[in-house]
Amino acid sequence: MARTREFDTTRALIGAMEIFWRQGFKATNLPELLQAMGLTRGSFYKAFRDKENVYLKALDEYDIAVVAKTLDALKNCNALLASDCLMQIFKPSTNPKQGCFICNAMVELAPDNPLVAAKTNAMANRLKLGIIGVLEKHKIGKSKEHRLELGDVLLHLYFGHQAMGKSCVDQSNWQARLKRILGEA
Amino acid sequence: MARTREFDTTRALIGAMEIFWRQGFKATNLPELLQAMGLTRGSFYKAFRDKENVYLKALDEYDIAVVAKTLDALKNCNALLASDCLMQIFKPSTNPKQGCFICNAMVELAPDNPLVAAKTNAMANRLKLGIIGVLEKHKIGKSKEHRLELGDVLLHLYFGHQAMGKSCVDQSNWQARLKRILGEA
DNA sequence: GCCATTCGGAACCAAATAGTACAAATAAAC
DNA sequence: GTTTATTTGTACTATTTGGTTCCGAATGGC
Repeated sequence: MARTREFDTTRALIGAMEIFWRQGFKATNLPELLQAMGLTRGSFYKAFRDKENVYLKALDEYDIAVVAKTLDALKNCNALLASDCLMQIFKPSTNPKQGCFICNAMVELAPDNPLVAAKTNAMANRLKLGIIGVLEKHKIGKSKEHRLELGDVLLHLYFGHQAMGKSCVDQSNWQARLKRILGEA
Repeated sequence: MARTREFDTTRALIGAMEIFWRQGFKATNLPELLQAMGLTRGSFYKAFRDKENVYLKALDEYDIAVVAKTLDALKNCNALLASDCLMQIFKPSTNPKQGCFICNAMVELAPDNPLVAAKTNAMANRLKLGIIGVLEKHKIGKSKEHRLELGDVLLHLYFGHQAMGKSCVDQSNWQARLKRILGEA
């Protein structure tokens, strides 16, 4: 048998996710990516084929590590108001300039890369379902259709929030906004 | 005296704006950019110094050519409902994958380039003022503060709409959404 | 302990990158 | 028409790009 792999694949992909998330695909060159993943060229190409493939895997990692955690938080939120639950996705990020990897990927690559578009669409949809779940739980809105639409509006607000956050540090009071939009004001 | 310039600067910048808008900064290489601007390397570097400078100028061109036109349309809209005026900025684009240059620049470059961030922030603010103007005109909301906040919410929705449009062709019914958000439903 | 196999890392490569230098073409001023 | 300044386009360059190759080192099965 052969020598065993010395690095942890998941750990490497988390490093890739972080740097792609922060810098984007084209702005991240190989040396930077290798350092972020903690491995050398040889192992990199042996284990992951090429840069694009790692990017796609990094998106998957984001789904597992970040999106799933967000959905859990939405589902397990026991706050009285729906707005307090949803604030989890509108709260100021620890690193605002980083934004949301889904949003970044949508803007940079999705138009020209169907594989990326498929993943970003899938994650966006998962997020939307999580939001709608909160609305259902709190009996927001008059009908199921109403909630579906409101969920989609909130998803759009979320991505707008992420996009604008990369340019301006807006500390707006989203709590109050959400309350009004949800009819809780 | 010297020979006169053969190309039209504005025309060249419009070409630059279009390709940067469609492809982004890093994804647009020099040959492509030169072709889009209709000039050769010599004239390019003589007249515009470097690629980044052209990108900044292209953002200015967007402000002049696209943002200003949008603001005019918002100001001169004579529809009865505010939602009908605002639909101008939520209507499906002729080229959906292109999105909004401001949004693209915010996500790709603003975090690492203060000059870009300043321009995108300024344009976003101008758009917001245009939106708020519509709200004022139609007496939407209870107070001035209320309108300011609602204008900001609509701006965020706009950018979310643009970001998501680059990934999925969502033909959602924004007309109905706007009506509901504006309290016109 | 031997051997097959895979690892890690550095040297290497071709293509593409943004940017420069320079000579020929050109048009206004006199 | 001559002069002169500037444009224009090509040839060139140094660097960076993603990706490959190859060899010594290490490791697990027999």
